[in-house]
Amino acid sequence: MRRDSRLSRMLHVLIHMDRHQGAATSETIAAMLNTNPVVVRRTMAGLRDRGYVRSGKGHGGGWSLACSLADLTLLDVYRAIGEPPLFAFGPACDRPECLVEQAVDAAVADVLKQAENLLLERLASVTLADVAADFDGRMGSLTGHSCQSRKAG
Amino acid sequence: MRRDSRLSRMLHVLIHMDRHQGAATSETIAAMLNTNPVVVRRTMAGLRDRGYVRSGKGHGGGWSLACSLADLTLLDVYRAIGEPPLFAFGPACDRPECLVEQAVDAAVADVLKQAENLLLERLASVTLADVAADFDGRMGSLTGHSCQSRKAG
DNA sequence: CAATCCTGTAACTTATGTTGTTGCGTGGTC
DNA sequence: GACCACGCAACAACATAAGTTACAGGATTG
Repeated sequence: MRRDSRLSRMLHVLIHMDRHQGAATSETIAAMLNTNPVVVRRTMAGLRDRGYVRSGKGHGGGWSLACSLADLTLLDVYRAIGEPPLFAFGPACDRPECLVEQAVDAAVADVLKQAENLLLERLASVTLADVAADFDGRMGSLTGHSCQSRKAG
Repeated sequence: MRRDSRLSRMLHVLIHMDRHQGAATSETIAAMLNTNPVVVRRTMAGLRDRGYVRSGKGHGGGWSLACSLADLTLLDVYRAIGEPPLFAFGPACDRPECLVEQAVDAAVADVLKQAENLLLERLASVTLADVAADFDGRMGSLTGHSCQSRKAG
């Protein structure tokens, strides 16, 4: 499998929607994400079910934000897309008879559990507003900010 | 992709090899792991390159442990199999032009980096001897230990 | 009401990476 | 020399995310 990019894509589009006037169609969003309108609808369905975004049909329809970016964490979005697997590795089979394998699986599962806890905790600690603020900073440093250009001195 | 089970499998087989008299053939090992001899040779090649195991050809050939389980950490084995990807998700593209996407990727990468650091640190903290000891404990509690069987009372 | 727009969803194809399999070469042992 | 076991290449099978096509259904506009 290729690496799952749904989380990143949803974060990306949510920030765009926050800066977007009115509703954005799947096609517009797909263009932002360099993907397909159907993929957009498929993935955003989870966000809609959670009430983070709204979708409207017909003329003037499309997708719009239904909450504040400050109220959305990366974890919320991860949950909304269905909590896909976090790790690329794991045990060989589900309920091994071999006691050695059981011990191995327990050791690996313990490590994974700790990493998962940290991962989820970190995802919960970052809001979409934080990311948007970082974006604003990057935006500013392109023009306004005096960023140690070689002009100095 | 299916979840990568190479790490677990190698841990599993290394402990078996530690308890195994003499060399074990790929076929024997494949039977332990419920897989194929070629898969075993393919995956164990990395362990051999690192000197953790030895392989011999011809009569009486096969695989044998070349170090102590106490000197092997889960991280060593992870490295030996080629450090496959740890996480199942990541950014949508490598060098995005969109500043929003850059900000999103940076936020996700930061979280992933922290989780990776913890994961590698935890993998490094567990030796194969630790896992083998856990196995011994499971072994013991099947027979010797008075484990609240209904015989009690 | 009819035309148009956009979502909702199913079905299928593509892409990528692990795993499984076959075949054969090579070296080591008896 | 016969046999055994690894080494390796090449290919098939499988799982999952992503891309694509097709069409039904609801909403807006005139």
